[in-house]
Amino acid sequence: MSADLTIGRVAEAAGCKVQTVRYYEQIGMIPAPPRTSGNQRIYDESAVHRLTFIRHARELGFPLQAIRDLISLSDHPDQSCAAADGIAKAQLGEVNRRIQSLIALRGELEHMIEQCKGGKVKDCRVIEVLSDHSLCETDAHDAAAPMAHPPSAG
Amino acid sequence: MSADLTIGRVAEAAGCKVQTVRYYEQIGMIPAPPRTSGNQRIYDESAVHRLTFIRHARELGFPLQAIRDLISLSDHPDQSCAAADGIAKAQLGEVNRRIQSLIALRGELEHMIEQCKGGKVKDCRVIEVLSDHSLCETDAHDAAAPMAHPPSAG
DNA sequence: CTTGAACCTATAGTTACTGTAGCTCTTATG
DNA sequence: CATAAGAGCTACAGTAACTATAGGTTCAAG
Ligand SMILES: [Zn+2]
Ligand SMILES: [Zn+2]
Ligand SMILES: [Zn+2]
Ligand SMILES: [Zn+2]
Repeated sequence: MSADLTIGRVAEAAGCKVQTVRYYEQIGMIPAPPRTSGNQRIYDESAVHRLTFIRHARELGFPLQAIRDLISLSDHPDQSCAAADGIAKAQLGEVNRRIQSLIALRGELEHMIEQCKGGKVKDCRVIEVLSDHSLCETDAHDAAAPMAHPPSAG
Repeated sequence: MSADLTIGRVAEAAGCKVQTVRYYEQIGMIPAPPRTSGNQRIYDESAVHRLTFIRHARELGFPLQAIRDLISLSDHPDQSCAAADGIAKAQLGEVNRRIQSLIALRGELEHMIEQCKGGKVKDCRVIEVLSDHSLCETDAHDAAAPMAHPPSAG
């Protein structure tokens, strides 16, 4: 066990790009691994574990800073988990806000598309609604949640 | 009508930052307005209209490139609106995908928080679930929609 | 006429990566 | 053992859509 892995292997195992692994090393999200005589990185299973944790949290929408906090928490397993739970709860709040916002936006888009009869641009509801705020059904888009850049599934 | 407006006024009217207005001019989303003898930009109502259109579309999640396309469409009002409708429909699809994805993520977060009894970090479900992919209820986060950077409400 | 807010340009920083150029290393095949 | 493909290396630039800062100028109120 704990077989040697190339960067390509860990990236594949963790479901991200090779550059992303190097990037995470560069910004200190993962430790710098040992190298071969030819200067190539060698990883073991623990790197896959750490990367999986990071990617997983990113996919859940956690910003890297929150993940950093979670990692530092998990380095002290006998502490109270209140902080970890707090981070998760904050994230849940954020996700709920985004869902609310997107549902309102969907309503606007559906309404806009539904009312368009496929005529000329000058009569197109899509453009009309986008031009005129007063035609909106809701104001939900004004409360669009500021969020970190979401990840693309590698 | 068509009173002279400073950049601060149009930014306020459009609900964005002054720098954002200048940025939009720089990248060609809005035309460069005339200037005063002291080199300050002077706008009229049409600038507010254009900016409102852009901000509105951004708040709906349209990327700037799609908005550029919509603007160029609206410059030719006698064309068919099929292209505009297509952009809106694509955007609706994207919004639906994001909602699906976020609802799945919310499920994971809620489950994770619910199962945590507030003990020590080593038993914390939050960290455990993030570490172990097999504990996930769904795989929805693997299909996280790639999307443009969402705007923050100015 | 003075002050302070608002404006100007230019540039750097943000987030979380992704892509490219121009190398070197490893590994498989002949 | 030679060679060539593929993977790895560093370093840097680019992406999206802004946001912030520095250092200077202009405008409007008092
Ligand atoms: Zn239409
Ligand atoms: Zn609106
Ligand atoms: Zn816990
Ligand atoms: Zn999972």
